[in-house]
Amino acid sequence: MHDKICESVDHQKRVQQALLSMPCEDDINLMGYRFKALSEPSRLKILFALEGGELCVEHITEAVGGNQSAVSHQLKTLKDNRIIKSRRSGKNILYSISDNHVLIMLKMAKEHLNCNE
Amino acid sequence: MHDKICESVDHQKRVQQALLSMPCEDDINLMGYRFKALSEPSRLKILFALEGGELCVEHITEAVGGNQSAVSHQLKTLKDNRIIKSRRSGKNILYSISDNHVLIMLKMAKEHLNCNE
DNA sequence: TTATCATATGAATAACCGTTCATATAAAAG
DNA sequence: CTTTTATATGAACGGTTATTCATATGATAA
Repeated sequence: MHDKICESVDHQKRVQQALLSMPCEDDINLMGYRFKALSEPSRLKILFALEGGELCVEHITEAVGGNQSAVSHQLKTLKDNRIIKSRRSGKNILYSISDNHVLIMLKMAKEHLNCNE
Repeated sequence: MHDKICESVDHQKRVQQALLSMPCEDDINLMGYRFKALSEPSRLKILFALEGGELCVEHITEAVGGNQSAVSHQLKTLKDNRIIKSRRSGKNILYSISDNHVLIMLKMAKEHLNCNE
């Protein structure tokens, strides 16, 4: 009996299981891009600003600080990753959080801060 | 009446609201680091491997491919960000997902893939 | 149409980060 | 103790990315 690295219960079976339930490469990459979009403080600030409802670019810029061009680039990243959506209203483009999944993730992230488990 | 950029409802009030409910700088940065930890495909693979339960480093390495050193570095990043935890069992260190917040985030990320909202 | 206002985009630089290779630690077995 | 096995760490290279500046687009008002 020498082929076991781990003495604990059937880990080899779990490796098989892990391999079977592993999402495909493309899905993993897509999730990675989306988490990356959420990982930049400047973009997180935008999302927390949008938690209260839709805002136009100029007001987002006021709320998060920084300049308009930077905010616009960040908005594009968030939108490309379906984290926010936009609609036109007169001269302005109003941005808002895309869906509930995003809101829940933000909530989990905040709760996780004070979690001592 | 020239001081309104946005014709839509009380956006200026929302800017104030956004500023008030904005998490502090440190918390934003911490959340950023944690999302960044979740953003790398190699680390996401590890987490999906661990969704089925705890695994030792060697088995994680088998499940995700790559070499032991890279996996060890990734595990450190995940652990530093409280996304996973570890315990010793004989010769091995067994890693597992830290808490429910992480599991829910992974679930949201997967659901978000097939979300056409 | 022309001018103006709001937003978007391209290129470039600077900072950051994942992987690799080589090596270190630390527990367990002999 | 010494050796072996499992895991961790440090340094360095290569690739990625956020911001800035300048400019473009595109809707609206005149």
